[in-house]
Amino acid sequence: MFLQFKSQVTQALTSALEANGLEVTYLSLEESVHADIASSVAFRLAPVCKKSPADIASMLAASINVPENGLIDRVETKGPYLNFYINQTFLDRTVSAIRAQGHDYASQTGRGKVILEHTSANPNGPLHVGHIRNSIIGDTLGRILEKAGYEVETQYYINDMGRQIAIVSWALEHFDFDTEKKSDHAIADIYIQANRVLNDEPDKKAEIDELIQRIEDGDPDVAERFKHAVDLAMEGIKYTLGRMNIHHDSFAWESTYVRNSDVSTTVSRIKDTGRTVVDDGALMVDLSDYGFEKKLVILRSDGTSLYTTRDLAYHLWKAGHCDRMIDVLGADHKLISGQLKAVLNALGENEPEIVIFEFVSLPEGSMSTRRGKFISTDELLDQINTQALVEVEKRRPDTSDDFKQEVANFVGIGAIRYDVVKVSPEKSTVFDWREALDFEKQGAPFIQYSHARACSILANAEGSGVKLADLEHHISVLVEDQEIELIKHLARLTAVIDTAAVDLKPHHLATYAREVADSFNQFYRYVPVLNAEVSLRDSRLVLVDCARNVLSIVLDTLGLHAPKSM
RNA sequence: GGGCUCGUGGCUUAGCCAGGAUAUAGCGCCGGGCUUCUAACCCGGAUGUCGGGGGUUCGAAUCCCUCCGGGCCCGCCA
Repeated sequence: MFLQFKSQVTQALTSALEANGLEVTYLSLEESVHADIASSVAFRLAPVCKKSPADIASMLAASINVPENGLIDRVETKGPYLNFYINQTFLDRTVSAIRAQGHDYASQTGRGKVILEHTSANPNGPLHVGHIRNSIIGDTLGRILEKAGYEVETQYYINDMGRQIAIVSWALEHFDFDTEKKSDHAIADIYIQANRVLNDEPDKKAEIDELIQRIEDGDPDVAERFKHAVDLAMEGIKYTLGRMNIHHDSFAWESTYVRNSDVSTTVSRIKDTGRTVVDDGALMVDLSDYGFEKKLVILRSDGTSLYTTRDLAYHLWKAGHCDRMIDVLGADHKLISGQLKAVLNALGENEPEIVIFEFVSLPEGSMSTRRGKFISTDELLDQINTQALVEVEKRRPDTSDDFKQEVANFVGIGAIRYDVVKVSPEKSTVFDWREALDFEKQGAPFIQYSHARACSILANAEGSGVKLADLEHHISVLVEDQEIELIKHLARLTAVIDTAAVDLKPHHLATYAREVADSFNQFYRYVPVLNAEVSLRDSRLVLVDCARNVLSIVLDTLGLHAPKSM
């Protein structure tokens, strides 16, 4: 509803400008504490009109026609500013729309197909706390895009043939694999050992090189061994992702593109652009006209392909299967993804949109699976669950053990997901246990609690015989500030989903979720529902149901559980 | 050395792309509120050279230049 309001304001203001023979490229509309929408366009017109901004604002305000049956209540001037305010129709339609559309409120359709790649961690160990930033941003983006009307396919690109996997495969034959442990953790153990040995005895590296050569040549025995290694790691990784409510629609295996000759086709196509040169036996692409000083190697001097080469083949495949390609990648991929886009562009293909997130490091330095320096996601999830249980015990001592465990589970996962997604991706962070396990801050539990409170009111009402579906609502009786503020917040959902989907910024939704919860809690504190006189009570119950619905949509879109009770 | 990126109260953080009215919120700190729908809540207060310096502009946290500090990257790893 907010978007409709905004477009009506745009129209009204544009006509007023025309009426005065004025033209402007940008209306300077902004949300503001002073108005529902404010415009500072008068400043920009001052030089042209040779009048003061305040005079221009008054002049425009005088010629603004507030349309009948619209959403604008009035326009006021405050010095040079033009302040637009919403009317009761806006509030009424917002509530009616939410009520009528239920969980589909703010859902759009028909915007095309998206292939969204995220996580794609190398299968050489468990996910660590750096990887989950990728997973959580990616999963949340997927949910936002779906809500915004895209058909979304999330993909995990499995690196099943690089040097790292050769080392894991080699390690499986030289060290004891601990079958008691979760498989991805056991893989990390031997991977770390192998790296240590390879570091101490460099001559063993020849064995790894041989494996890489054989996998590239399509040796079925080596392929089988690699697959076994990858499966062990992936089994554990998928389980961990599942714990966080994250699931991929499909898994793309890197080796596929070598075996089906997409890689060699890709190399030929790149050669055809005339950009390739051979240097020391290696095939390189010149991208200097795209601003990349150094050439990009796409074939080693022994003729084998590199990660980049296979990634190019993968992206060429994706380009032919969707309308939007989106990759969520760590900051270390900034350069390489730029080069990848340049090559695709040179081939005349669509380029992916890249969402880059900065690193999560430990207080003692950056994380590394190879060196065994990382905190695993499983460990974090276990710790958060334990801590969450303590919190539930403290707050709901009289409930059953099952209830406590269930609450601890969704509160813990919610806290992690929300903590990660609320921060804009370009901020590098340092992992801190105390911070991660802190339940005092206003995060996911705050939003989930608001939802539970709304559910509780509705349940009590239904318990005393009220039929929610039959209630009549009269917007004119909702006159408290908290009621109006709440409705205005609810009205913004569509706009928030839309900008988050366009800009690929999931943290906007996180901020919005907090604001809605905040707004509902204030309403809850100051506006009695069940004890109000009947017609007032009914209208408020409808509003509570709308708030519950929006909170549940928002929680769902953030991948968080929306509890009826906690 | 070069490139990219971040720097906002004690800590964490929004706003920056598309410059405007008292700079967003949380934690922590001080004080207040449970005989009313779940207090994982609500209300009030203190705390800010928006990293430093220049510039553009009627107006800069936001744009430009420069310096400082953190992170990431810089051809046959992924």
